[in-house]
Amino acid sequence: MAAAEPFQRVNRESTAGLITRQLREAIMYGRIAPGAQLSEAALAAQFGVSRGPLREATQRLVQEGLVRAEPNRGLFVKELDDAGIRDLYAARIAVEAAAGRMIIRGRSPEAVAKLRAAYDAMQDAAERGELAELSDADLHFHEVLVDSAGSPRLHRMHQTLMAETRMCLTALQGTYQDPEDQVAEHRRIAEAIAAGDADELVEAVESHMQEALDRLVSDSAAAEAAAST
Amino acid sequence: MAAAEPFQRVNRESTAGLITRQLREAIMYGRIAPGAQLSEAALAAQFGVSRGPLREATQRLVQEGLVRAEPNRGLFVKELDDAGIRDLYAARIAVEAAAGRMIIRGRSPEAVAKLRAAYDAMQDAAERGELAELSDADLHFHEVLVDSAGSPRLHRMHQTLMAETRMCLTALQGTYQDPEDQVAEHRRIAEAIAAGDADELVEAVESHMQEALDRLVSDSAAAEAAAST
DNA sequence: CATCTGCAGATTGTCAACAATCCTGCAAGG
DNA sequence: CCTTGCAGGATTGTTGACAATCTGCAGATG
Repeated sequence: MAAAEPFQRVNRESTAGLITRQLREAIMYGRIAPGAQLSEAALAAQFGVSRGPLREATQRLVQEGLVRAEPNRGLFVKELDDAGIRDLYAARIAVEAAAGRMIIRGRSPEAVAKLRAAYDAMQDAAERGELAELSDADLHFHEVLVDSAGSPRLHRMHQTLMAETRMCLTALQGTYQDPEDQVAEHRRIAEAIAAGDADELVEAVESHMQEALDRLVSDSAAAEAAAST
Repeated sequence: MAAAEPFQRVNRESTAGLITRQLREAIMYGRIAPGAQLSEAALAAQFGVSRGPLREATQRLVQEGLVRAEPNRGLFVKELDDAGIRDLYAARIAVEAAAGRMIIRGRSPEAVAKLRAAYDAMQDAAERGELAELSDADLHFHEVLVDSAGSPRLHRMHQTLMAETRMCLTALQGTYQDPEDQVAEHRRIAEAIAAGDADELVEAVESHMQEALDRLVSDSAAAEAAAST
């Protein structure tokens, strides 16, 4: 009957899904402080729903690792200590390097094109001095990287990691590196993929993460150096 | 006061947690067939709890990816098609190779010892011809591999993947390879880590997964060959 | 005879109330 | 002065019932 799908499929997202998204975003951008307690009753009232769906939403966040649940105590926004940040970036290396390898194996020209477009956007933001936009473009690059691999599982893993990364950046904002370097690091990743050089790719991803890590945990660099000796 | 923690911390698992574990195990070992519908009411009655906690448990499984939820329709045990199996093993390569690299970087002798013990157990089972035990030891080796990396995030990702792997093996049991080869592949992974050879490690993990993949999707090898031409 | 409409059945989604558990502060006893 | 016991308040954990939604079939209609 219908010519060519003039209507998009009605896809009402579940209440729990909506709440999950809103809560996740609030946590990601630091609107809810790390360590803060989440009261079920209060949140349910704010969202205008019962505790049932809200509970479902918070449980999802618990499993994503953004929220910690203490039995009979309450829910608390997870705080990232140095070890947590290190682990986060180690996991990102695992997922993003694997995604890059998959793209190389797939030899997809459009994936390469999308990656180049992503760092072009970064370059653009950098040249205009828009640091917030640059940060968004940065994260977007990594999303494109993993999405282009076409692996549902890697994608799902990465979503959680990106939420935590954003959380991390929000908490410790103010530690910027030279925008040009930032763009160059991403270009190196994209071009390694374009060239099909897996070893160079892994190297590029690892050094990129190390760079970010150095900025994020620099506060306690002294303490860590003491601990490692 | 206490000398050296003579008592382990009392940790009563939540009802939802218990149900989640039981359901996950039932799915993993095929006691609930892939594609089967999970009725909330029926399950709640079986477990002797209300629908609340049960719902919480199923939601966790949905997010782990073992169960698919169709809005207002019901819950269904996820079926793994060839693409899904391929993706599963690609994700395992990502996680396990990364875990191996982390162990190499950490230079932990006890990790190497545990890995050797794990494949010794496989060898033992293989020599006695205990195929079921060998299969368990196989999965155990991979758990040890990821656990030894000491990364909470990799560990969590891997748990889901292992559940799906078990599901996969249960569904397609009967496709065994030569036990000696099976042990040798794991030995190769462990020894690559012991030798600190990251490239050899990645190579070993990839070929191991490819081996498993070839057995699991061999049924439709013809169809796939036709599709790829 | 093919097609559409309306109803029954079953299932999930949501809610408000109840029960159990846990932390806090204070007072009594050694 | 320190430990122990106890109520108060608040929070989560759980329950059973109600409302909304979807599927499949019978019956009506051209």
